[in-house]
Amino acid sequence: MKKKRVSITDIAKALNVTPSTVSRALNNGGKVSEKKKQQILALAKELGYRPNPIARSLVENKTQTIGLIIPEFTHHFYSRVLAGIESVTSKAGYQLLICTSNEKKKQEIKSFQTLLDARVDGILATICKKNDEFDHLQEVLDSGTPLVLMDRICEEIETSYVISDDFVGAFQAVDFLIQTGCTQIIHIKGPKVLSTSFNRFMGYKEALKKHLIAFNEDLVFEGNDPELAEKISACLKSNAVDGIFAYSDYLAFEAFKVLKNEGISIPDQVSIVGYADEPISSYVTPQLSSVNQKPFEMGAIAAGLLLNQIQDPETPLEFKSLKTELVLRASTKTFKEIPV
Amino acid sequence: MKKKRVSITDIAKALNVTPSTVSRALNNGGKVSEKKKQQILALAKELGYRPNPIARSLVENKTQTIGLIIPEFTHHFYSRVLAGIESVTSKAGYQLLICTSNEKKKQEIKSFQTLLDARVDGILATICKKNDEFDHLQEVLDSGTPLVLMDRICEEIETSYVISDDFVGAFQAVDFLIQTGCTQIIHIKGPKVLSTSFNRFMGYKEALKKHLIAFNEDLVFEGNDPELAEKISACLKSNAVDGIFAYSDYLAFEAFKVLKNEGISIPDQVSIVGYADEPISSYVTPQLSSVNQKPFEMGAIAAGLLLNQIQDPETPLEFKSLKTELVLRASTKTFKEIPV
DNA sequence: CTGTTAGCGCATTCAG
DNA sequence: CTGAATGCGCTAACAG
Repeated sequence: MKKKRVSITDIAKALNVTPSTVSRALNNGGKVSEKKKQQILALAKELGYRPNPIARSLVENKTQTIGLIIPEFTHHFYSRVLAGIESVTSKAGYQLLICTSNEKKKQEIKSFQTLLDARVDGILATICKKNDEFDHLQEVLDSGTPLVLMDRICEEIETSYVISDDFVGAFQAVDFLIQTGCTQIIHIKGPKVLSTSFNRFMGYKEALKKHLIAFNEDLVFEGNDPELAEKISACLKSNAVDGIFAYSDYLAFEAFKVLKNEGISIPDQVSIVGYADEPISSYVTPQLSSVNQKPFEMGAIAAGLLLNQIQDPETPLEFKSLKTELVLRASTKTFKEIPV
Repeated sequence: MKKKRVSITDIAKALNVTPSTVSRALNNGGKVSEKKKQQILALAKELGYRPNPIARSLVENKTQTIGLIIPEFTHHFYSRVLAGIESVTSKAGYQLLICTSNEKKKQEIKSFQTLLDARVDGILATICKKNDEFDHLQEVLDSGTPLVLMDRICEEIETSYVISDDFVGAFQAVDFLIQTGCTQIIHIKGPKVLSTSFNRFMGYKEALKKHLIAFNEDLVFEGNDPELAEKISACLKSNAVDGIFAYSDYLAFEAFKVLKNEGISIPDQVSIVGYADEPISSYVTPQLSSVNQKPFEMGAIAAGLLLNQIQDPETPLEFKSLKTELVLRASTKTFKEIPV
């Protein structure tokens, strides 16, 4: 049984004033005599008065709430994004309404609808991998609700974005591999539908180009290939592979397994770099070098942009590309190990 | 610029009926002529009418929203709890309002206040480690807002709980170690303030007792001891240790390091069991046996209990203790390896 | 400075 | 079956 909360009229009656006066006193509306104001404040405190944000939302047409849609909670990446978001929204006095798409377009659409219905003041989202429909995104824009998209891009939607610079992240990783002596570098690709996959692949190619290493199609594999292990294994035999750059840490671990099976030592014979810098990277043997995408920062920055948009709708759209950090561990050689 | 949404009165005017009629038609209020109803429904659809839950909340005094407070997002455990919760609340048509305490009592108190202010229909929470104040929890109860606490217990608060059976989880792990030949088993304890630490420790002791193995104080260590590694190292030399049961996977990894340094083989010389079954467990070498607490189920069940409480406040309180699952991997022996 | 009036969008009496 | 009236709790415009 929910207990009734004390309302602004309750304290108005008790003090023989009108609700408006109380409202003004409570909100520093200025035009209230100091004496009455003190009286009201005192009683409000005594009665444990707490304003009802629902009622306030109704009249002010804003909810102090921002909606978040992410594909899932379980990956460390999204946990960190979420933490980053929460850190800034909570400070700014905004509530977080959270939805999941489970990487399903249908659920994503439903989630956007839910958030729009809830009259959130703005929406943060990372859209699904499958990205062929975007009417629902356009609908958000049409509704006038600020929207900031994170990590993944939807070309057709003109809004603010915060992404990780996958191209440079990949470039730096492969560049490092080459600088530490690798020349025959395998790349294990990510899901075809993601822009991140494409960009990391491009970064890989660009690094090869910089060092005048010919791109070799035979060294590139699809991460979701069920025969990935076999193919890599075969590749190791027919090519003088000395480096591997994987789309993700998990794909890097797949490569780990193959190398171990083949009795190939890491990093002496083959260096490996993963992507995402999952906490696991520090616990495998040898510890995996990886590209950190700064997910916490991504969330925090995206939330900041959104808050700006909310507070001033005239704020120009932004496209932020976050610098990654190549975290070096034991799966790659260090410069000094390079034979001169 | 937020676009104005079409309201119930908009469509009422357009059809020359009153808002009440429209409301009734939309909510299957029954007493509306089929013809008008169809007309209203048609126009509502055409205009893209969506009910305003804020307004509805105000009159119905419920928000279809449930609040969640967790210490943090980053641990896999909480991610899974969150996923479990979301899976049931979204199906039931409830929104999720999320707050973090960062393991800080002050933030926790503030979060509860925020959720109460937001008039959530119920609250799910895992309270902070430090648990000396609980006025704010009592306040939730007093307000009549259903509350389900997860994972950690607050003795003073009489409400529904969903926890993991730490005692049995630990017992089974240690029992297994003993059954596979271990007798000198180290236990690395968790944070003193947590009931989970105590219960796992008790489970450890009980398993020893079952097998008539004397409890040896020298084999027990505090996980947060900065000299943990050194102490374990020393212990390995002065005792014929053949098993380790750690409060968490991360503490188990600490033990891993020590064993590797000492050149002790796992599990041939020493078996290890961790706790929480973090995904990392499958990636370390050797793969770590661990106790899975079923966090997804914990979240789902807690959400279910809360929903019941919300729908029928007379629902009796429940105290659910979830069975854990001992996940066996390569860091422990199998039965058949035991010398007969 | 303060009271009056009005309305945010909706559900729910109570009359007809 | 339907309309008119009322109120959820609060803010804001307008008088006084």
